[in-house]
Amino acid sequence: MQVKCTISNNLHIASDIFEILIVSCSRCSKCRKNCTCPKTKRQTGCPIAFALDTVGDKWSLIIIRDILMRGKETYGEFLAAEEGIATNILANRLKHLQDEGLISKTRDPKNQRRYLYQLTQKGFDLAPLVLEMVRWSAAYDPETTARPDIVERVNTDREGFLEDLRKSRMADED
Amino acid sequence: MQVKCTISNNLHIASDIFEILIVSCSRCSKCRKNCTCPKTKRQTGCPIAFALDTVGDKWSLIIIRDILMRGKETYGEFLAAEEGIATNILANRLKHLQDEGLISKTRDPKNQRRYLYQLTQKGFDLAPLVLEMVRWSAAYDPETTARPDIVERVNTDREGFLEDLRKSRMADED
DNA sequence: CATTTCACTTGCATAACACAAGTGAATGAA
DNA sequence: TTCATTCACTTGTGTTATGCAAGTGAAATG
Repeated sequence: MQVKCTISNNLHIASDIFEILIVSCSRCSKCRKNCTCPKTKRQTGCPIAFALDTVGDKWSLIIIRDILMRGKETYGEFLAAEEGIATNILANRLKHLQDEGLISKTRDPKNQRRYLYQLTQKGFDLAPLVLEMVRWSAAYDPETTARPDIVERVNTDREGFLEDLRKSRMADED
Repeated sequence: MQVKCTISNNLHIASDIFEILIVSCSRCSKCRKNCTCPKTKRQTGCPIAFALDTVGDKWSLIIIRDILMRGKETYGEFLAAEEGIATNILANRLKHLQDEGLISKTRDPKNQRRYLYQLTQKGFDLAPLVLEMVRWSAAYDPETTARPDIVERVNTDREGFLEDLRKSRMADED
């Protein structure tokens, strides 16, 4: 089975075992230029697969963590993350998160060469997922640096903590 | 900075920007043979990074979903997942999940050539994370096939639903 | 007006994943 | 008791995603 890339018009082979979605980007170098990654979606309708296809790569949730939990909002701040994301991957992932509607990108009114990346409602709604990660890792990682007071708050007053996060981090969308 | 692989004794270059953990497996083909993936861990202590390094690849949570939500427990059943996991990746991921202590592997008493893969407590404790994925995807994926009654139950009686899951899916560990 | 900052892009290398084919032990039917 | 089939994998090879270093152009700063 062959699928035509909507940008290059090149034909690509697609497996018929599981469907491959070509979203104006694909496998050839010509397409890759405009690619916003990931190139393939499983499209089974399964909610777990959907979430994994949207933010299940190695970096998307790290970026969302930086916005949500650490108040970061610029390219340079994300790049400085201790995990060491590569600059090309960061650019690609920011584009992807924008395409998925999880973050917004606006010029910083105070500095015209700087952009501000902020969570949309859809992006912020991943917060409960992030908090469950914190809870699980705090329980099972002996080397965890998760702050005990935060973990305690997550365990005892999740809704309140979420509300505090919402107030401080969510972009004004209107 | 160089790190010695504990299997091959080969030296590998490790970035000093972010630490790379070599766990009896690494970058050379000699090591790869014994590799259980992933080869690199970020080791920053961050709970989000820890969870991503443990189950943040493309397939681990799909397997856990199959055990947790669909009652699967054999290699063949996982292989038949509609998402179409490749057999080598499945074998690799099962080994990895075992190494991480998320699943157990036992011979099927009824069929000596069959193995049963079941969740440990640590693996089952990812259920809240999985349920948050269901909730988020059900809200944002227009094509979702998530059952409305399940989503409703997750939203209104999460603890009860988790308890039901626990009863039906968790391996007897003692 | 030269220098620095900032948000990227480009080219090339490596790691993760995909696909097809094959293997050996356990089982079941002839 | 042989032989085909099932089952859980392994192996080889190609493709996709990620990593790394270097470079670019526009906006700010001295």
